[in-house]
Amino acid sequence: MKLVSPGEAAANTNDIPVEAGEEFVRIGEMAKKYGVTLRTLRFYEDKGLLNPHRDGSTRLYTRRDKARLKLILLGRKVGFSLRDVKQMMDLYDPTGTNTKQLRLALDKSEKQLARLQKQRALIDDAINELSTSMTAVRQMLVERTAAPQASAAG
Amino acid sequence: MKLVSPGEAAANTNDIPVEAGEEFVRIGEMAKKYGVTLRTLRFYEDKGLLNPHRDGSTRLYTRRDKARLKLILLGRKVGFSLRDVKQMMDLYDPTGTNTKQLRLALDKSEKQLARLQKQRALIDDAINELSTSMTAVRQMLVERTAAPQASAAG
DNA sequence: TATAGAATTGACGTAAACGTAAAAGGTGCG
DNA sequence: CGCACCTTTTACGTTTACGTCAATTCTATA
Repeated sequence: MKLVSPGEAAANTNDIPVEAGEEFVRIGEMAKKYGVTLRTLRFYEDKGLLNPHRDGSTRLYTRRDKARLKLILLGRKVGFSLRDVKQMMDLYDPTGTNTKQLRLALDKSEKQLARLQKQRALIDDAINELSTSMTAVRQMLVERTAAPQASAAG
Repeated sequence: MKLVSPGEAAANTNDIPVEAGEEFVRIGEMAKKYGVTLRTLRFYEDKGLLNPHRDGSTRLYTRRDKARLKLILLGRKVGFSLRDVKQMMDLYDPTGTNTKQLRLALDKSEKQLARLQKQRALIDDAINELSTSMTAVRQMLVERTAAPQASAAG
């Protein structure tokens, strides 16, 4: 198999033909490239989100896997569970229009958007409450820290 | 022990004196009053956040416990962990100025505020990314759904 | 060939805040 | 008396996305 040697990218001292620029990457490089751990890549595979080729027991990731990983990371970023991401990706059919997939994605996205907006509202609430109580605490602190010698007014 | 009978609040058919309006409430009422479950109250106690009196094995909550619970719920609302809440509450000393407690609370609050602001930024990012990709998906859908008979412009 | 650096599978651990039985004791009421 | 209802303790289960060994194997390189 043709591998991209770590660090450089064109050693190609191996035997298998290059075949239309199909580049295989091992798990270490893949992880570095996308800022995830090896564990994460294996975990995603275990969950059926990735399906790299194998050279013996060694995982080899292609362009396709990279695209899928990008989608996973995007999904994760916008707050989808891996389960959701998988559901959506499982509907992908390279031979069709993927209307069903797109509709599902849109549906899930709308719900997720609503969740995110709720979350933001909650966080805004929290920020306000926290700010308020911080003000109160600061006030108590100045009252208790202020030189108490001239405090008795009666 | 004087109990507030469920539903009503002044039966007082028991023996122990009323003693300055100290009202004891059992776990069920306490839970209803603050919108938490029995499990939650026991859990908080197990974690050292609450310390209700006992009548035999029955928990009896006083005004003090209610105040503590309110603090816990406020802490939870602004995103503190129960561990943090406990740390802060443990510093409470009814005989002192509680300067240390207030300082700790302020310190933790500042950090929590920063976390909340970061979270909000992340959520805003997520909302933006999600909105963007939803637009793209909608676009793909119209392209694929639009009657394809007159699509060839060149 | 020795050693270091990848890679593999397997499997338990983690965090947080409870949920959810299960089995049993106490209480008031008709 | 029996039933409903409240309460108790004990203890395992849940959720999500990995972290962290452990033991082993493979490969490349000096």
